[in-house]
Amino acid sequence: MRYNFLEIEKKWQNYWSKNQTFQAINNSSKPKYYVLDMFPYPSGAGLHVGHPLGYIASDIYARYKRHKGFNVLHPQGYDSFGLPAEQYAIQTGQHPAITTETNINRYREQLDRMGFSFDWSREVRTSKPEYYKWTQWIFLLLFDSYYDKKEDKSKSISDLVIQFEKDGNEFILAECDADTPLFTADNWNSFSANKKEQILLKYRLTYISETEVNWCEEMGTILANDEIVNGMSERGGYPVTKKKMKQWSMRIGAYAERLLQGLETIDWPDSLKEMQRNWIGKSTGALVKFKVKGHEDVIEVFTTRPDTLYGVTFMTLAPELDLVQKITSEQQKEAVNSYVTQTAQRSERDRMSDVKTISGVFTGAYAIHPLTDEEIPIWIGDYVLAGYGTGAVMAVPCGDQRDYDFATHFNISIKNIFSETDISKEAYTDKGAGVKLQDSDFLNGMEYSEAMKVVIKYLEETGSGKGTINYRLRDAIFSRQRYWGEPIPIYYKEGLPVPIPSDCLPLELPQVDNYLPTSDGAPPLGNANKWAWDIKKNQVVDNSLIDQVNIFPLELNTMPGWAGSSWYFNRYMDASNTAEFVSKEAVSYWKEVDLYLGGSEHATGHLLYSRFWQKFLFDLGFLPVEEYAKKLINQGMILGSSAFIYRKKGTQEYLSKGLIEGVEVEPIRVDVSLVNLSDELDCEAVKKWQSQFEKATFIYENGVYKVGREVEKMSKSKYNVVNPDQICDDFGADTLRMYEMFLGPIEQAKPWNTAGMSGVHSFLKKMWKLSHPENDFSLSDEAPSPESLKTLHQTIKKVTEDIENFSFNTCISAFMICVNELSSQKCNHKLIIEPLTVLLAPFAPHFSEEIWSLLGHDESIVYAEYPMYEEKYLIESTKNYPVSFNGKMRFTRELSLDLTAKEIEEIILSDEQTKKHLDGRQPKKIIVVPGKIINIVG
RNA sequence: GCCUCGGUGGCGGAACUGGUAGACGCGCUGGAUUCAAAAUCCAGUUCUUUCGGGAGUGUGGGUUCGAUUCCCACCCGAGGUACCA
Repeated sequence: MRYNFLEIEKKWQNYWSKNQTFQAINNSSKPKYYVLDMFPYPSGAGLHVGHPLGYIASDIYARYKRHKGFNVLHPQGYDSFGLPAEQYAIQTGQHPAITTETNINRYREQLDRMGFSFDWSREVRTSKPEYYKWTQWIFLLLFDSYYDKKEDKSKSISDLVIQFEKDGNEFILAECDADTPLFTADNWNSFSANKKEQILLKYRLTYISETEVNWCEEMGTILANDEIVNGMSERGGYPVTKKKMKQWSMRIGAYAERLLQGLETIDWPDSLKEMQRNWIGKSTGALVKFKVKGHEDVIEVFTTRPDTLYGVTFMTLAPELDLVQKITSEQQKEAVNSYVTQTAQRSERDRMSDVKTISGVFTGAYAIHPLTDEEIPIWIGDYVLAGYGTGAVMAVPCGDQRDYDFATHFNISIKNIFSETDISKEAYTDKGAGVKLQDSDFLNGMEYSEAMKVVIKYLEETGSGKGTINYRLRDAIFSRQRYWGEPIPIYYKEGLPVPIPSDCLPLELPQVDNYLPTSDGAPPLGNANKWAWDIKKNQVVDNSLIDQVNIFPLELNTMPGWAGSSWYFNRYMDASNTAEFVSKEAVSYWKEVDLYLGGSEHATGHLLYSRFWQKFLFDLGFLPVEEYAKKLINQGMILGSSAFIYRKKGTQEYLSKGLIEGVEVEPIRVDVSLVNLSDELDCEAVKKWQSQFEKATFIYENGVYKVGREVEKMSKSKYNVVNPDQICDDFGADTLRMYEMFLGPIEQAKPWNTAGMSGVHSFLKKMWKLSHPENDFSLSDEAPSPESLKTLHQTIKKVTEDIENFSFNTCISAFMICVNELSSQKCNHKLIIEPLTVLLAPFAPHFSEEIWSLLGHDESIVYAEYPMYEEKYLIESTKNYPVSFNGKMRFTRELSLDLTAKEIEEIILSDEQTKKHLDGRQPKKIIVVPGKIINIVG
């Protein structure tokens, strides 16, 4: 019998699905282990070979952990709300729910073919009402909470109201909008309900406000900061401009410090942690108040260098600030206004592309230096951003390069406060030790760190400033002007948002007959006829009934893509619970994800937002841990290898790759499926593939047409997509799984090359042959030879270590070496093959199941115990062991064969020469590597 | 510019604490088997050589008995970020 992978794989996939083999239980005497993949967005294009890379790795680990005796949770689901389904709906009128369903079915089919051990009974889909009910429920919790900075946690907004009633807000330390007014208890109690609600909105963790947003005209929606790349939309690449709009936001800034601190406690890649740190962007400094000459107003600036306060020679404000209008003098009015309009019109991209151009206008106003009382000219300039700090900077040209350039450009005076430095060409930005301050009154002679402390203390004492920490992280905009997302469970009464009662959830997406925004610019939900809330009946009713008494209009925006993905990992623990988002029992059993696998592109989006929600739900006591993923691994992308044919300029002649030198050709991509494993093109197929090639003439070399190759991102438009179904047909899922792992380290990006498949495929065939010596399954019951045992145990050791280190590529090398050795030893002993089958099961599960059942086992191999290695079989027969002590000693001696590491250690320590060298010192560690060198570490 | 990671044969990539660089696979070369092909198996494959050897892990230095590995400077590539005060 030959290795019939198609039959075997089908058989075991059916077996697993029929027996629900991988269903996890929510309690067990075994230790728990939770392996999670980032769930996919089911796109219409289906999967290509790059997608399952992470799923294969996590599946190997999950299966390995099951063998090791863990109760493993390994779920999968779909992030099924999103833009492409909606755009498809706009084009075709087909409801996104239908396309989504179709795509999911296709995904499921493809995933099933690869033999994943997912527990599908826990599947989640973010677009299902049973799921988004809880996304809405979390939204309402956020709406009903504020962040208490004293206790450093989120609490119910009703606690805040109690404090307002008692003491007003003057002494309350809570995260709120910058423009929140101060009031006393008496004030509060005299406020109207409407006014009270307006104030509370400034404290709620999700709130509505007029904000400057990233507006994308072409897409008709606003975008979050992490959805913008180079000033263009991440999806589609459309230009993005700034616009003021009323929007829902999440007060993620309240959690900035905890999000930063939490990174220390989790085992995530350093690069990813660093990205999050940069995104949060903590900087320590001071807020300094400057009075404006002849005005009541005070300008507050944030600076990280208060020590350079005496070097301030001017001040710059962001042009968008309201204050600019107030303080501008009559003479400068015109110039300022034209500058302000000009900057408002520039798109984000324009502004970024000419960073080097210095522009700005003098306002005619002067600020008073808080320490010297000198008059300082106030300028506006677009290098100052309204959204960071206070939107105003104190300019110290001698210590900051931008200030220096600005001052030089506009001929503003520069004062050097650093002794013994040369600032004739550029600013002195170093804050290292050695340079002392001068011309700085009481700071004279001090260095950076001392001056910082002294000046902050002085500012605080005189009331002209205070030490502060500032974060770059801005509140996350939460509304999207889209149809295919979670409805926000809010209705509007007297212009203010009111939550619908949480026991009325889910608030289901209404039917609309047009998925585009309405003619007056309202989001697509504005097209719904039945989208009003009846507070008496507590249900959705017809818009025509809106009376502003009992029936009110519902929110038209929907939630962004990251809403549903910010908590799904908790839902898997208890996916079918209809009473809670996850039960206390389930979450206290599974607690958190032990291993999370996904791409690093989510570093500043999903992976930050989800940590935020986790911390919030933890604060309210719904979850037992503050960080939801203990360990995270980023899998690298699999790149495509595009195929090129070369058209001779101006002709229909296409030259084979070897013939293009010296000829003027244009390379054109062809579909990689039209090229065989030796890079030879199927010319007839190309002619049929696209009409532009119908009349093509192909010029061969050595009788074939060879294509050129180039490594690029795998994508449909580059015709370099390789379909996993095709690979499963040709080589089998087990070969695909092993080959994807063999390609290289998981974290690394690496190019796909189908030709390499034959290597791992023939490994499986060889292994099959071992157990089928004369084409029939037959194993010897005799005791295996010492060589075979050594081979087996070497493999067990290497494979085990490599799995633990997620080094799956070297694991597969070990398997290959093992089978090559066993083949040359003609070993078909049951005592070797049986443990090897278990060892291989995580990688090639169908293959192993088949051998396992041929071995006469009734139960699935999933329950087989992972083999242990025996050290005594591992010592190589080697003559020479050079021994060194801390790199200072070296000699060679003979050792007899087949000793354990322990025995070798004893021999070395009893050796006269070793004793002499050690000279009474105790070695800390003796490292024995078979066939290699022995190190004695002192 | 800044931050992070990386640079090893024709290619993907090995080399654990410094200890025989190039494991394993692809490709290539030769051979066996076959009427032939597929499949399979065996041998070879860093470069160079006067067949003794010599050179070699981006470049140049350093530490060390010994460096792909550690230190310094530089070059190149990938990803992130960008007037962040």
